[in-house]
Amino acid sequence: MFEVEVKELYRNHEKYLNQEVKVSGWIRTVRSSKSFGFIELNDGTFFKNLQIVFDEKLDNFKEIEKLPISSSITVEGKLVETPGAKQPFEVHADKIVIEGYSHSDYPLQKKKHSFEYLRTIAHLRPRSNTFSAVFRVRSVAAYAIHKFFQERGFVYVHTPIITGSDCEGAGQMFRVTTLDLNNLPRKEDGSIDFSEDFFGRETNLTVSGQLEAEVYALAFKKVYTFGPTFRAENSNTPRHASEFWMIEPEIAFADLNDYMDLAEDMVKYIISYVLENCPEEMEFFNNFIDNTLFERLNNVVNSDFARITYTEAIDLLKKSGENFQFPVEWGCDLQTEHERYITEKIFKKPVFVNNYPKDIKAFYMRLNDDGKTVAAADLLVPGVGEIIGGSQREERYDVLLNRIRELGMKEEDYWWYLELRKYGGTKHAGYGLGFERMIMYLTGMSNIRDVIPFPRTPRNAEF
RNA sequence: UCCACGGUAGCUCAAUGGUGGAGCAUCCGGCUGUUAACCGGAGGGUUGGAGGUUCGAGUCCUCUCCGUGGAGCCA
Repeated sequence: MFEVEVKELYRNHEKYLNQEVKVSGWIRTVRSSKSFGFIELNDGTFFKNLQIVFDEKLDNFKEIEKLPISSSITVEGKLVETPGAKQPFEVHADKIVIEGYSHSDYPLQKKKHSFEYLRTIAHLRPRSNTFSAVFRVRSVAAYAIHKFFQERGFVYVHTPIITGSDCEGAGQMFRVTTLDLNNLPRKEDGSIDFSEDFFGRETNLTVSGQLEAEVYALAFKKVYTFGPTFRAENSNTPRHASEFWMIEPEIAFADLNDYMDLAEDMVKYIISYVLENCPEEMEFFNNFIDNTLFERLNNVVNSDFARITYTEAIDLLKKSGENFQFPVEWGCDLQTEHERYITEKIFKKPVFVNNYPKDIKAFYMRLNDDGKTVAAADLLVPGVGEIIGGSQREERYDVLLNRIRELGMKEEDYWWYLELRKYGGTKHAGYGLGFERMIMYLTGMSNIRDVIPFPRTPRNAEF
């Protein structure tokens, strides 16, 4: 008797043919007649189900026949082939032990549910086909990312979740405090006295690990972070979450082109790895979620990403003759409609747009020789929009300090960041990849709430 | 935060201002190879909430809550 998992059965079924096997799992459906029936069993190890055939020879036949969906059972029986049937093989049960009963009000039915409804049962949705596929792909993609960087000698750095600096100065942050909100300590001028808070100063949840990653890049040369980040923006869109995961590589002795080369390799690597290691899940997405998925992903893997400057992008948009809601002018940030037009209509593949005007980008981006633009690049992909944002960092102490002062930022908050430029500073570059956006691109899922297990969005932190 | 649309049975959706329905699910029965099984029967409703107009409101009006899509912000 083999105690075996369903994935193993599908991968090596010859080994178990006509053998006694023992499998535990949850019932997806039961179909029964007077004296026999069929169970679709899913044991969580594989996207597909295992068909169990049971008949009245079992002393608990009547009870098995009436088990509600999602009851858990252990089955012992013989694995036999089923030529010509939908499934390649099935188990003829000699014994079925009921591990745990479900209930007739189990909310997941044997039919399509809307994703909106499934979000309200986030504790049960991983048992559905779509979410079973999404979260297995998510896991495999995370592994692919680690594998990609580790194979290239990158050091994985754990940057802090609780931070004392407000990093890029971009985005509302979530405050971290242990102060009694009903009885706040006040200074003489009436403002809150954070010296009495847990850390003796104001602290927040991180919005990016980039500044800390730069610290480690200037010690280890090639590093990456992969962890949760938090934005308290009141963003209500299918592409934003308040808590999301980000990958942020940072490389010393590298410039903007090195960053774009690395990012392009990484995206192709992740796609190839997932296609190879999740064939059943990807097949499902291509059939039921987005039937252009394979075509799109293969196109990305097999093509060179386009690279254009911001200035060229503006020209292309102006020449397009398209009537945009937001007029195109050099100096304006690209709107969603512009980004989509560039990547979906003009190039029909991923596009790096680089060298943006300095006034629409962050303080740490390296000023180009023209004095107007910075060495930044965003990767735009069809369907999702921006999935990567990155830049070469300003390594010149004076230029960086000028930028900080110009923007009215507090110089003293960045003392350690500035010191990196003082002690052996060198050119370096890095980027941030939104992990959930990558998953959306990989699966064709159109809402970020459906690619993160327990989504946090404005007014929603149930579960 | 702004704009648009929506909220009716457990789920997905119907219902001209005039008796709130269907499919699926659930429960009961039938069926010897099903696979979104099939066939027959039954139960199931404060129409998101509050107020208003009307002889009469699921339907019209006001407010509010929630959801979805688009925009802004970004990853």
